[in-house]
Amino acid sequence: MDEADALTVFAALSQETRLRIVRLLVTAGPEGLPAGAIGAAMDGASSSRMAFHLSHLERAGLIRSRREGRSILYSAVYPTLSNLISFLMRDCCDGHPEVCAPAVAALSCTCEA
Amino acid sequence: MDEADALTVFAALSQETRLRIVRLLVTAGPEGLPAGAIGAAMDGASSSRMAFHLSHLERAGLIRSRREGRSILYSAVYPTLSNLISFLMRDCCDGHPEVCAPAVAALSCTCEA
DNA sequence: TCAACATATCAAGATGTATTGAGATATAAA
DNA sequence: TTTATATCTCAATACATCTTGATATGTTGA
Repeated sequence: MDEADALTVFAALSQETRLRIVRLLVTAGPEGLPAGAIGAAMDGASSSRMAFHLSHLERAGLIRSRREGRSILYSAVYPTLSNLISFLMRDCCDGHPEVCAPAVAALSCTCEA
Repeated sequence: MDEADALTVFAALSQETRLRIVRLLVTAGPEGLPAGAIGAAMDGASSSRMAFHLSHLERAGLIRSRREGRSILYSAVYPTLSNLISFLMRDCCDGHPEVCAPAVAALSCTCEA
């Protein structure tokens, strides 16, 4: 992930509805959820609004879609999230390991759970 | 860091100049850099443009400022970056550890360097 | 105190982004 | 094949953000 990719992903995640969609899909697992279910979870957002945000997220590589019957299922693309984390940590840890080390240590707890 | 904080930080990082400022300040270390030097590194951005982006980043908690002589020095607030990473990893790892684990493993390399 | 330097503030215009509502497309069931 | 379901596309509007240029604030040295 380079700076341009990161910008795209940050922009995608900097909108409330989109951030909530991503978090929902991450916990929903690889199966994903149909667009309608996602919209229902977003305070019943309109279909055009959902399409706008879902396609935004898909362009950013954070989610992907597949048709199944008459539904379209969206699922999280985990590597994009982890690549974003890598990108941030590259700055943080390569730049000044001694400043960042405590934070990284704190993270291990979160991740081994 | 909750969802609202994360949104603010994502928004701050989703702009090219601001992302570059943050990356510059992260590698610049705790001392920080004067606004003028940062502006010079941003293709000679105008003072008003710099002030706009610097105050945006400061509001988001990614950088802080202190006056020193007639300069104002800006420096990275590392915990905000690591909290953002935690926030992302909480989704990723708490949600589906088995999917996220390989990515997390790859990260350790980056961080132990 | 006056001149210079460094940075911040303000208002205006340009650009980009989000929401809405109407309609189009694709799939499935009757 | 007609109808209902699920979702997408498009155009218009509203809203937010970025940049520019002019000006103000605060600091140092002459």
